[in-house]
Amino acid sequence: MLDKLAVARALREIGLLLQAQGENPFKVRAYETGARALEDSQEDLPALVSSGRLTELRGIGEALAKKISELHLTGRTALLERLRTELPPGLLELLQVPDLGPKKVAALREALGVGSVAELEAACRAGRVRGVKGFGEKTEQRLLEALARFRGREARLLLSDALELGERLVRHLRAGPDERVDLAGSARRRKETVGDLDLVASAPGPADFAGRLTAFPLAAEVVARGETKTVVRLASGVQVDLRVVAPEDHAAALHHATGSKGHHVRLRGLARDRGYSLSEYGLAALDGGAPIRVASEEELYARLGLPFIPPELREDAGELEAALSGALPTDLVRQEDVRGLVHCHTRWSDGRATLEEMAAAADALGMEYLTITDHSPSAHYAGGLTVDRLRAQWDELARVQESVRVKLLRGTESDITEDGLLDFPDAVLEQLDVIVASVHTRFKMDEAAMTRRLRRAMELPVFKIWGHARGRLLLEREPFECRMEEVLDALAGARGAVEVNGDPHRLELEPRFLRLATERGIPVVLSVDAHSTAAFGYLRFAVDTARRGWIRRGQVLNALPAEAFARAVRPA
DNA sequence: GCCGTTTTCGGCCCGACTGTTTTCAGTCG
Repeated sequence: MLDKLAVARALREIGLLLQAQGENPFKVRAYETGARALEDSQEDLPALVSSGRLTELRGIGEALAKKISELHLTGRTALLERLRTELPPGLLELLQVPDLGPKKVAALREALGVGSVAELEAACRAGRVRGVKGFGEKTEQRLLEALARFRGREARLLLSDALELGERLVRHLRAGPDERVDLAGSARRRKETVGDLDLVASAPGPADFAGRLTAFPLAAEVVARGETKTVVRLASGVQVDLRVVAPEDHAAALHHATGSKGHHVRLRGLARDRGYSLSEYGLAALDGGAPIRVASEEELYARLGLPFIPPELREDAGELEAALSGALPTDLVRQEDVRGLVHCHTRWSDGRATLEEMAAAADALGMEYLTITDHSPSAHYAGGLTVDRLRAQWDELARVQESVRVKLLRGTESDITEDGLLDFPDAVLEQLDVIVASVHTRFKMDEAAMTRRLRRAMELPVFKIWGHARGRLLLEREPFECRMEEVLDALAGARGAVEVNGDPHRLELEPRFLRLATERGIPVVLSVDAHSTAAFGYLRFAVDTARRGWIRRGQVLNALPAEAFARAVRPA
């Protein structure tokens, strides 16, 4: 028995192995598409299988439906088992090496019997690669360099770091007011981590954007330099791609460079259906005729009969279907909608600023309310408050309240204990305005135990806000295991809310799960999880993440005025 | 392997750049 996600994983593996084998790329894509269709489907896999309705999903035909049923019911399928035995296990890793695709991998395997990264490295060092048809000395050298980078694993950036670096690059490249430089790529889509930076530049007159990029202080190596495209690698290993275009092509190029790839593939298919070919230069009629220049991304979508799709939604995760049917949300939450800061720590526990400083900073930002949520007793590692210290904090809070406009709310970030309980007595919890409940310990419980732990906590009457959902730390710690749909069902049943944590290391609940939460009518809180006043700036990342999860203004509790917010989160 | 009021077969997104070619294939985004 495999569940939906496990079946999707198996399909992806088949696709990759077929690709490594040099199979028809469209067939390879079909497996990827099928895996995606399955993941995005709202329905239960057992129901889809038993009623034979798998083929109703777009991208799943007879052959895939058969394999999916087989994988679901028996956990295996002959094709995958055959591929696994026929192909050397190191082959998939070889495909991950930059500059190596299926064709080159196949050629190397054919000519030299290379079936792993280690074997490739040995062959390069021995100078045997240059003798293979289609390979030369330069390629051999490039491969050695690519392998060295591959060993150190590619450098990835947190979204916050990517935006900072991207904004710096924009400032560096733009030399005058009539020049236009935009950050595109996954940073513009606000993905939680970013592998490389994409920029688009244009100017009405002559401007040496490429020269400026190669002269960027952090640039270490020029990877490619052509007429319109320049690629450099920074000392940190991060790659920067720059496209330089004519001003009239800027909008189309920006759209192209923003991606995602999946969104573009679907959009170009749609354009084709409408009699156009879509490229980075805009639209062109399929039956010849001059290219149609678009002045903005809005115009590009409009010419295809679609409303504007914001970059955060361009993931081929149903946004095109929604756009076609008029179901695309038009009131995605924006930063200016947020009226209160939720989830803030002070020096009472592990914050670096005093309660007074936090209050003053929130005031200065024009916030209507601020919830002070220091850690609870069992969070020894973070200076969690005892009941006595919590009560003492309320006194200080009352005193500080006299000197600030922002409404201060009493709260806690309570640990969810191993048993699925909160660690203040109910009598104390009931006197609080806001309770954020989070897992901080025992991340390695198995999926069933963790699911029970969370469900039990959510069934407590005082449970209101689920903090930094699965406790991941981006690029550092994987999220813990739990059955998310079951947990969200429990949260919905308890009329609780979920946090979108804006700490750049967290950015949870993840977008795909936010959409599951929305289906269940679960409201969200956009939080900063601030341990300093500077961290109030994390709000933008919470907003970005929420938008990626299609969260609308009306679902956000801290977009409500203070009184309505307090009513909505009060422990009952 | 999927898909179809233009098709049940022949398509499937499009272009830049590089290296090894002597007109283009492979890879990438």
